[in-house]
Amino acid sequence: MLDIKFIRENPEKIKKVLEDKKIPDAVDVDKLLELDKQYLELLRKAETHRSLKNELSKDISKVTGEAKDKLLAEATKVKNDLGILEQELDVVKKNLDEELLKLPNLVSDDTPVGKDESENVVLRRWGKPTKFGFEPKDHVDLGVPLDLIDIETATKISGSRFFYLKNEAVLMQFALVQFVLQTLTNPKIIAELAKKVNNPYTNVFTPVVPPVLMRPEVMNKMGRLNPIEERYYIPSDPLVLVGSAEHTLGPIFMDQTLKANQLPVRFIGYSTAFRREAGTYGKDMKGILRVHQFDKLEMETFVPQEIGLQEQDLLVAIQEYLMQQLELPYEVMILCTGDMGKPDYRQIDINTWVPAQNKYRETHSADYMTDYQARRLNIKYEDAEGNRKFVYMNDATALAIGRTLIAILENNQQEDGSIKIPRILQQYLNGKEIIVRK
RNA sequence: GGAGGGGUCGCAUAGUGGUCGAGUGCGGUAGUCUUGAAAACUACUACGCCGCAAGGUGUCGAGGGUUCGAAUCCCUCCCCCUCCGCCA
Repeated sequence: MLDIKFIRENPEKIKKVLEDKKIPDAVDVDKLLELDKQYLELLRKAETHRSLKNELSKDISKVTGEAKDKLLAEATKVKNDLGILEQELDVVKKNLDEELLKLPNLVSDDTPVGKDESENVVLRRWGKPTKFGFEPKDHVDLGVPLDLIDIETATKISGSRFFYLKNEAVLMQFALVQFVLQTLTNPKIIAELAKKVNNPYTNVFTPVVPPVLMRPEVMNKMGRLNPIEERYYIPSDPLVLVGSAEHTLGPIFMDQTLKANQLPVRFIGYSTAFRREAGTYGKDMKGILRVHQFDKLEMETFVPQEIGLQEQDLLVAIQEYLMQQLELPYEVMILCTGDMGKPDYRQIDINTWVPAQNKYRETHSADYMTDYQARRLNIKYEDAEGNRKFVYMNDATALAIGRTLIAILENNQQEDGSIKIPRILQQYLNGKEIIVRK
């Protein structure tokens, strides 16, 4: 949600953003401003009536007899008039809010303007696409013989897009978790990365295991409930399954005002993510790239306005650091206006090299939402001067376990089908260096 | 799931229809005193919205209702506590 005052003063900017994000008809800005005008008019009228009503009530308590009856009659009339006004006001306010919620976030200056994913811009690449002296296999052909992945059984038990993870793959999952948690709680590493991107905050992350079921109305405040077809919904309670730890990390401070010295807040959350993947039939059907349930480590941070962008830079720096430690080739891409999410002010993705597909596939996303989410969630902070402002929120993948495992299996495969375990993870697997067929 | 008790201004509490946006204590901020500090004393100490301002308006878990008037009465929902049941 955007600040209505900003919209009033900058309608042209709003129209341009709608244009750039390729949703020109999502909101009629002129109609929105007209509604806003009506709203303010009705509000003033209603408040005048309320004032009169309050005045009369006070007077009534002071008089008796005929004078009282007269005032009572008058008060009843004012009350009825007010009722009608309030009804009108409610309708206009509801319409106005609906329009406001449809507006996307503004866009950073360095975001490229473009129509769709084809106009995203690669900022840099690290490592080189892995070369093999043989035809590389995909993660299914590698993982099934090694007894790391069992999709067939999962299909029987749970349906398509589910999988069992087994043996070293499980050990690697928890190795990755350990590795990420240790990195993000290491003061030296975070301080170094922060310095690199000019971020003044050296604070480490607070590890969190959040709930994976949540109230739909809270998810809606996060701006993540829709499209609802993408969510698993449990009507009997009623609750939705999260699509990311972000969904329950972001609202932690809902309806709160944080003190200046409480910021920054940095969470590293670990949870399972649930996605219905409605409308993706036939897409990425092989393997575990696109599934209904996967585990993910997610960073969520809250900072003051001035630091918002550097905070995103830090989150990207962390993502890159993790990938470099895992020795996986990747590219960093800034999404163009036509491809970025509605709440995003700037969105940066990391794509990791997937040899069997001979291309980079999305493994990470870093979303800088400015105060767009905080306004809906009503999360504020008090700056040094005591002014209250909405907090600036960042959200970014630390590691999506499933897709990282795909990258590890495929990039580290040997001709005989065995898999080299990344050096950094070996300590968590009793020093094991390679996964071979039993 | 059953029975009972609760949700008030950072915290703890007072407040059962009009003078309550709300008292008190603690905490916090500033000042007086002091070489400095502590103590003591004094003052201040929610936020949203409309308005250039004066001011107005709304908020006592949330939403509805009764009433000229609701923190206070009624209904629905949410949450917390105690006991019982079930359970990793």
